[in-house]
Amino acid sequence: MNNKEKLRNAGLRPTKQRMIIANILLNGVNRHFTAENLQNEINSSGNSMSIATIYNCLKKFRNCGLIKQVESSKETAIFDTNINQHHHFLDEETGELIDIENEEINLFKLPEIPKGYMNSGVEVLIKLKRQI
Amino acid sequence: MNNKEKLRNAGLRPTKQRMIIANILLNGVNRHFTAENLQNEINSSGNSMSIATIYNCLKKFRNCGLIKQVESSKETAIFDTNINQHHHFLDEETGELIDIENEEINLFKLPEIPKGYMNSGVEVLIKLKRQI
DNA sequence: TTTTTACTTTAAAATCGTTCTAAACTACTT
DNA sequence: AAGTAGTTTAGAACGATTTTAAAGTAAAAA
Ligand SMILES: [Mn+2]
Ligand SMILES: [Mn+2]
Ligand SMILES: [Zn+2]
Ligand SMILES: [Zn+2]
Repeated sequence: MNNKEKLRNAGLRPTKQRMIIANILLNGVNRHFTAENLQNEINSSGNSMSIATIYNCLKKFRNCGLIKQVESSKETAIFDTNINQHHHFLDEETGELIDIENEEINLFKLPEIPKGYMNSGVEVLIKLKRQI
Repeated sequence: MNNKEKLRNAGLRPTKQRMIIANILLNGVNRHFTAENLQNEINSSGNSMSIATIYNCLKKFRNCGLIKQVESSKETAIFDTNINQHHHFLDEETGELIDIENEEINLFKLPEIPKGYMNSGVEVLIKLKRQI
């Protein structure tokens, strides 16, 4: 499925701006990025886009499940093109995230889900320190 | 150990402001909170404190390990008085966090830690949706 | 104890990431 | 082609956090 179809499937009009972003993000190579990272990539690809549009697109893409937003205590929002359930290493010093595929972790025992709720995803974060 | 000693042990001067915050946070009852939550508690305890001081204190407390900061994609920083390794349920709709004690989860298989790094903490987040 | 020093608090300003506004533009429908 | 609903944009606004710099306080030195 090409990017135009992906956008249409998600219920999004394939505008020029959304296609530029889709072509950068949805090329099969997964990455973690901020809105500013993406704007820099857009600029170096010879295009340009308002930061408001970038935020609008990222929010739409996220809400449609085309990308995810990472849980992070950094002040800047971090997005992720890997939409499969997966886990992360976090280098606490640099903030760098590294994907851990779902099969690499096995959760043996899980707590009971609170009454009235259902499990909607489990994420494991392994924090890393430089070895001494 | 009383709060004054805890601050001294952490290498922090037990100032009036830090003692007010320590008395609210380090009373044995764990909680998740924002800087603004804390300022409201300070105000309702009959005290008052500059928001800059509250942020200064929280950062010092965090860096000394007296409190933790939660990994969260909310725009406002969330702190946690539970400094033991533990996990969380997250109600994605409300943002509410519920502690899961460490023993309630068993990680059977863990991936290999990247070369040059050491594991400095594992956190599991279980996202919750309202049951349909 | 007094003096000195380093650290802390504060209000206010600044900064930063993100969202809003409202006008111009564009994609889709009829 | 005309209508309409959705989108983009620059710039303003916003909310969270940090910085500034001056005044205050705690600990150390004398
Ligand atoms: Mn955050
Ligand atoms: Mn922010
Ligand atoms: Zn990832
Ligand atoms: Zn907690």
